[in-house]
Formats: sequence, structure tokens, C-alpha cells
Amino acid sequence: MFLSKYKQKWKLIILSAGQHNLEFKMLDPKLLRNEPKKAAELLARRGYVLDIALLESLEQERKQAQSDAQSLQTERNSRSKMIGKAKASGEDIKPLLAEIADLGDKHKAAEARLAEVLQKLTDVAMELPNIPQDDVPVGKSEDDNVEISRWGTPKEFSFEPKDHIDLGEILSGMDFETAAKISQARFVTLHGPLAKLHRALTQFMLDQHTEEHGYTETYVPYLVNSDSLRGTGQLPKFSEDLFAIKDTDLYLIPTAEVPVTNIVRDTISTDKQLPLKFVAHTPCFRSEAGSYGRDVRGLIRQHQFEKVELVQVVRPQDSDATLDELTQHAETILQKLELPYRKVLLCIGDLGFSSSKTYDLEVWLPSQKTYREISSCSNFQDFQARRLQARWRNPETNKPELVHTVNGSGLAVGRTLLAVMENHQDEQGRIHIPEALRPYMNGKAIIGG
RNA sequence: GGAGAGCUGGCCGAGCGGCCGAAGGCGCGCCCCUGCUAAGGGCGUAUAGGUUUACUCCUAUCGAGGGUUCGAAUCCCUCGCUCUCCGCCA
Repeated sequence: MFLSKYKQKWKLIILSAGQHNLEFKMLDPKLLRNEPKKAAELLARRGYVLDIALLESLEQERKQAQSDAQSLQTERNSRSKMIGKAKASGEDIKPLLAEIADLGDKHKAAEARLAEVLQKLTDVAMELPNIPQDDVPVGKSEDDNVEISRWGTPKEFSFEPKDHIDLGEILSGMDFETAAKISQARFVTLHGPLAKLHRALTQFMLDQHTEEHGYTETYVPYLVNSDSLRGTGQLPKFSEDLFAIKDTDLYLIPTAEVPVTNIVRDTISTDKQLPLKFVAHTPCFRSEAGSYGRDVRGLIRQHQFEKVELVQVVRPQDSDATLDELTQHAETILQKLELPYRKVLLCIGDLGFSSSKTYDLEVWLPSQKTYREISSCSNFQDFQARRLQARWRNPETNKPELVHTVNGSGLAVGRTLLAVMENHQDEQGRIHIPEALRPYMNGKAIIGG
């Protein structure tokens, strides 16, 4: 998987709530509290060993500490009220004050103890990945992923197909050396028709999703704060994958998913508002720390790339169907661009940290004679929503409940560009523009030559 | 960047050290009255955690965090955000 390294970075986080509300923020806390054995079984499916004994003893401690702190608080409150009344009726309050001389210190100590236990619980909880859905195949690595379907037939070339780097050179439209001079490795400059094709792909995807698939085009900040990154899971564990802005609390977004999903952070949607369907085109910035030596050549793995992202916020009962639907939306783009691809259901071992189920779309690359990831579509269920405190008011209960979030690339633009170049090349190194894209290219059918 | 004002429940808005989880209004829900394109009355209406079979009770939250105090929506500090004026700017 191209993006699997990134996906493994999905981690849980704790929202900093008031100290009394500090909570598990990843898996359902009720499951962990009331049925730790069941939680352990579910987590064991993805090879995570839950320390039940530790969890239970911490829970025990927590209850005790919380109960202590609260009863001291109760006492303080009632004593303070008595003092207030005594004062109001002109009585001497000195004896009352003397009685509770050390109450404040005791209370503070109890609160500190509680905070400490909660922190420990938080540390444990932060290591817990999402629970895979029942239909996610067992497996250890991407080799165990299950192919669901294939679309299109890889073209039989009567010549040796070139890779996009060579094609870019022939067309004088793709320059990695200049980009390296301007910035560093893993950047690119595009010129002329290729730059236009790159833009055309973006426009085409946005139009398709807004006009045919019912998404609302959305513009969002490209710099986000740490709360947002905690909300979608990149922080705190994986700051090394992000570009941080010095002396601020801001980071360059690694995907539009971060700003877009955070739209619903700390909000309660009405039943009528759901589902929310957002499509956003943004640049994405990834440090790619730890991927040295992988895909060093070409457009495949860059520090900066464009992506059109689909995000849906849905009622819990709808998220399974939404994942299928959203994946279809991404597939439509590939089909209209006449790019052969296959759909893969990720096995447990390859599943992203916060995903409960993920389909990858892999496009055919003639130069590599293999399918490579171009989109990843996931159902996070309530895993992200819990951290985001993204809720809806369920009309059946009239209570705020967690929503489900589903998202996917529709598609990664840079990779789509290289796929179009490689799949639609001819012997002269020209690129034949797919029919669907021509309106965005002033009717042009061929680039180059 | 400079100066000032503000941030209270779904919304508006009072409160400025104890009787305030918070008046009043709007909205919303249920019920009653009335009976026809007006209206009136009653009750209810935040979130989270703990406790309980349940009812209940307890705790926290008035932008966030910290401080003063027996006690903070109310006083002090820091930060964030909003608005107004000035400067600058795409």
C-alpha cells in the first residue's frame, strides 16, 4: 500500500476535557469498563493485547479517587453554605472556619490523586486501536488483503511503456530537479499542458462529486491547530509525520480529512442535517519520515500533493452503506478516466489504526506492471466522532449520540496524473486525453507531439 | 501591529463574592382551554461523570487554563475568540 505507513499513524487521542470529565476517548468507555474481557477479545483480533488486570485495577483506583474527591467537595460545598448563612444572620463564623481548616488541602490532594489515575487510564486507552468489523478478513500484511473486484483491462502495449518520469521529460512538463533546487527532494514542478492536465483532473473530480454525487464543495484552512489533529488522530503520537509551523500551534494539513472532519467537532447535528457530504480539494503535506528509500523517484510519494477528499458524517446505522457508496464515488472517477483498477478489502493487519473497515482502490501502472494505491476509503464508525465529540440528536431517544464518519480519496490527484500519463501514452510519448477530461482541456485530445 | 468593548443554557439576555446551573424572553415538547385562518393557561426543556435494579442523590461545567477565598458566573493573571476604531495589506 502506498499510504499504509501513513494509515498506521492513525492513533487515538484524548480531548482535554475538564479534569472531572477526562475520559477514554477512543473505544466506548462503557465497553472497557463493563466488559473488559469482550473488549480484549475484540482487540485481540487485530493482535492487540489488552492488559485487563491493569485496566481493572486502574478503574478500581479511579472510582475510589473520584468518590473521595467528590465527597470532600460535597463537604466543602455544604460547609461553605453554612458559613454563608451564619454570616448573613450575623453569627460568628470563626469556629466554623476552624473546623474546616484542612479541608482545602485534603480536597486538593484528592483532586491531584484523581488526576493522576485518570492520566494513567488515558495512557492505556491511547494505545487502543479501533475494533475491526466482523467482515474484515484476518491477515497480517497487505499480502492478505482480499481483492473484491477488478474494473477494466490493462492495455497491451505494442511497445515498452515508459514511466511517467520519462514521459514528463519528453513533454518538458515535469521537473524534479528544479523543485529540489527550490525546496528539496520529493517535490515537483509542472509546466504547460501537464500542469493544465493536473488542474483539469482536479476540476473534473470536484464537478463529478458535486454535480453527480451530491457533495458540497468545501474550502478549508491548510494550516490546522493541534486540537484538530488530535480530533482526527494524527496527534499526539505522530507529530513526526507532520510539518509544524515554528513558534505556533499550527501544522500543515496531511490530508483534507483533518480540517473537513473537524467541521463537526464539538457540534450536535440535527437528524435532518445528516448525512453531511463534503468534498474538498486541498494540497496535502507529509514529512514522509521513515519512508526513506521508498518510491524515491517520481510523483508517487511527495511531500506536497493535491487530493480531492470525500468526507461524510452520517447516522450510525448508515455508515456501512455509506462506505460502499463513497467507494463507488471514487471508483466512478477511475472509470470515467478509463483507468483499470481493482478494489481491495484491507485485512486486519493492514487496517489503519482508527478504521473499522477500509477499501483501497489500486490503479494499474503499466511501468510497474502492478496495481498501486490511489484511494483509501474507510469507515471509522464512532472512533473519530468520540474524540471530536461530533454528535447528532437521535430523534428516537432525543439524546445527543455520536455520529459515524466515513471518508476516502476521490482521488489523489498527483497519482491520478501519473496513472493517466502512463495508461494513455502512445509510442511517441504523447498522452491521449480521456473523453471525460477533454472539456477541461479546451477539447484537446492529445498532449505532446 | 496599536487602542477599546465583549464572550452566560438551542437562541436572546439578566446577574458582578454565598440564597445562581443560573431571572426573564424566544424557540421546542407534552397537556389543558378554546374552536377556526388571533390567542390563552399549566408543566417540561443542557452536557458529562459517579451512585442506584430503579426512583433518587452527589460532582463538574457561565470561552479555556491558572490564582485569590471557607465559598467565584461574579475579583486577579495568562491564553483563545468576537466586535469597534486606527495603521498596514492580497
